[in-house]
Amino acid sequence: MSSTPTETGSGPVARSRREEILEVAVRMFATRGYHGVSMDDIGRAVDVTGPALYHHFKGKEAMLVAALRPVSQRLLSGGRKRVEANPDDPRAALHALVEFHVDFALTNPAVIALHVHELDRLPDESRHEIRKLQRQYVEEWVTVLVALRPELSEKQARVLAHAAFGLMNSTPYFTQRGQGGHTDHLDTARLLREATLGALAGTP
Amino acid sequence: MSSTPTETGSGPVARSRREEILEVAVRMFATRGYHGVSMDDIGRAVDVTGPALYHHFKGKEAMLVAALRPVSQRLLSGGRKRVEANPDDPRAALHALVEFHVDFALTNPAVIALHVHELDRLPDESRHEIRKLQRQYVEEWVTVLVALRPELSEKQARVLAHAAFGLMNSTPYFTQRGQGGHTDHLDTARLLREATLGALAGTP
DNA sequence: CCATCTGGTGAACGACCGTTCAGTCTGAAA
DNA sequence: TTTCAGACTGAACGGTCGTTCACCAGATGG
Repeated sequence: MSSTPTETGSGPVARSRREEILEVAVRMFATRGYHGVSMDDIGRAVDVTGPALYHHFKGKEAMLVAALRPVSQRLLSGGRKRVEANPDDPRAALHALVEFHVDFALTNPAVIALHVHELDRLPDESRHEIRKLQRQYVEEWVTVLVALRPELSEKQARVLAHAAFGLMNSTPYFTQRGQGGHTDHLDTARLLREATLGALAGTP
Repeated sequence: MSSTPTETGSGPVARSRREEILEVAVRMFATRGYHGVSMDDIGRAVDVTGPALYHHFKGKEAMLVAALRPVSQRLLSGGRKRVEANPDDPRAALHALVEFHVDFALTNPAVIALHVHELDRLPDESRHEIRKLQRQYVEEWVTVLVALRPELSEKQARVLAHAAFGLMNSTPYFTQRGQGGHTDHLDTARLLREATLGALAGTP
């Protein structure tokens, strides 16, 4: 065994080359779909032949896993942090969750699109692992929602949480074409926050 | 030329066999992705070999087009009808639009998932055509939104429309596994309608 | 100076997939 | 009864793709 990378290669520090390749691959996966991009395509985009990528990743699927897992982990840990920072105040917790998620979705539309579109293309094991992280993240939202609106059942709260994700994750649909300026970003973020909070508020 | 089907084969009446195949194909495309399903797979699911499908469709892409175009057309015509039925009352128009779209998304989660996930896998021509239908549908919502909330710019209204679609189109995420009963359907529909209206209402 | 590791090349392999084609069966019209 | 069109089969073709392999250049360090 010489330079074959391990699958769980997320070491403590970012190896520049690997991260660079992954970033390009994510963008290509997001715009053309996982199956719509070949290893040669990715290689060409980073000025390298296709097989050279096997020095950095175990295979194509491993690239997708390496792109998706950190996202779910960051969402879960970020969500947990904000919920725990607001005990006994579900309203403040919800506001913090919404601000966090909207910000994330607006600054990483490509990764969000990947997460929404291509998760099912993973083999069972990796998919279940990421799905588990997602489920835990959903439960953070559900906890806050039922605390804020006791009339909701857990199932109803789960539907609302998914609906809120769908709303906030709509960023790829108007971010892909025509990049707005900095004020646009802030304005859109405010718009999405208010819409999400309005969606979760219940009828007045 | 013997039995080769024309591409625009949506005649006035549903030819039973073609529609049956299309329904199965849509379900498979939705769950495993367009590229994740082979012609042999589809054939096997309808007790036929792969090549037999070419008697009903010009090719694999034609199947996807045949599945997606009617959806966009139904959404657009349904949306137009409801907007025109409520002139000078944008609030009633919006309520009608929301009820219409939620109902559609809740009864056709597979087609919604296809529409959201696999549109980019189409060749340019068909994709542009369907995108155009989508854009016109969005404009119906934008018109109603700016009439209802004059403080919104068209761009902001468009963001909100996409956000609302993301919310209402979240149905595939909790409909796929575990189908609820009839009351569940009604309850979820009410929940989604209220959430969407809350998202679009603006801050009180 | 040599050993080693890293990251790279180009050719090749095996599998799969969309599609075509020649031929078969069936059932209804003539 | 013959004809014929539609539905279908099985074999085959051509292309693409993920992956492997043998080999190589350059930097690194004892």
